[in-house]
Amino acid sequence: MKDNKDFIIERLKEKGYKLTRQRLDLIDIISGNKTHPSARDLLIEARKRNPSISSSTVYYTLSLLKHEELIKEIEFYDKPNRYDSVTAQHVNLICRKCGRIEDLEDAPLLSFNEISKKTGFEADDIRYEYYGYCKECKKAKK
Amino acid sequence: MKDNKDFIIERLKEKGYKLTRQRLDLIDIISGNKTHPSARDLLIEARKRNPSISSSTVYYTLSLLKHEELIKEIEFYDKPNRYDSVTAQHVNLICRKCGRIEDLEDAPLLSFNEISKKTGFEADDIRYEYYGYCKECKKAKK
DNA sequence: TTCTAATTAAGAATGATTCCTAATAGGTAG
DNA sequence: CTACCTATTAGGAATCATTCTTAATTAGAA
Repeated sequence: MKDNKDFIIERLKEKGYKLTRQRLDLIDIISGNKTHPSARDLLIEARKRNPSISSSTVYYTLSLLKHEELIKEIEFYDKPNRYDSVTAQHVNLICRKCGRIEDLEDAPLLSFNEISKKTGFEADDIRYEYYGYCKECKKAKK
Repeated sequence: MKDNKDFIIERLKEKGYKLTRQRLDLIDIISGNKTHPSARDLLIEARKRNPSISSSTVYYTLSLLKHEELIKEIEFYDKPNRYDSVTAQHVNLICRKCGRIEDLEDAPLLSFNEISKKTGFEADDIRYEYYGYCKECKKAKK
């Protein structure tokens, strides 16, 4: 996603953030990656380009991009978080075996408005996931 | 939920698990609690009845109940997990301010079958949550 | 009542993430 | 072009819910 990458860089520049080598590397990696990488994945990849980058920098940068809503964070308690440069709402299909996370774009969702009317709860974010086994792992499954 | 409590106890007995004081206390607490308590909440409550119960026992018991699908675990990476003796699929409304978790029973969900037909992904569990502010916290919000 | 495997208590270990501090380097102003 | 200021980075320590380990205890069968 070259567009995505440029969009992120543009937005950071607008907001007055410094475009450091570390940030540019990380943005390039994350926007060219469809696998929803973890912080550790990103660190390993970034070190191939710049061995001196630290783990703190990766986390700091991710929290910045997240705060600016330029990436989406998928949180797990029992495994590392994963990051996605696609920020539109969608359903994630998460494979228990290989850990792969697929996107499913066209799922029917209750809108924030519907939730509010029904319950009075004012929602601003969704988490909608299915857990199971992906096509490939399904065969291998006992 | 007296029914719920009895159901859990019955099921454990059937499976040959020992009905220890610690387990009975925890089952009583969790099935009488609508607030989706954390392991820590349960430990604190259980210690009011039996000060010598240990944190390991709480975790061990929760993992047993979860394994037997008698409770549901809601996982967060940045805050303690929460537990629910209502195991039917439903949407959770999670308040960012007070941390309260409300249930929403009647939401339209993509069935496991539909997912499978669409994508080949074989799902067996759902996580569907809305994040925002509950009725009470909405007023207080900035 | 005895026996034994399951359960418990206590505390150490884990590991992703956050926090802390001093060193470094964008990028603006002069 | 240069110097400076502040944001950013590197490195490592701290955090903390959860898991693991081990030895002692106990529910429930015989």
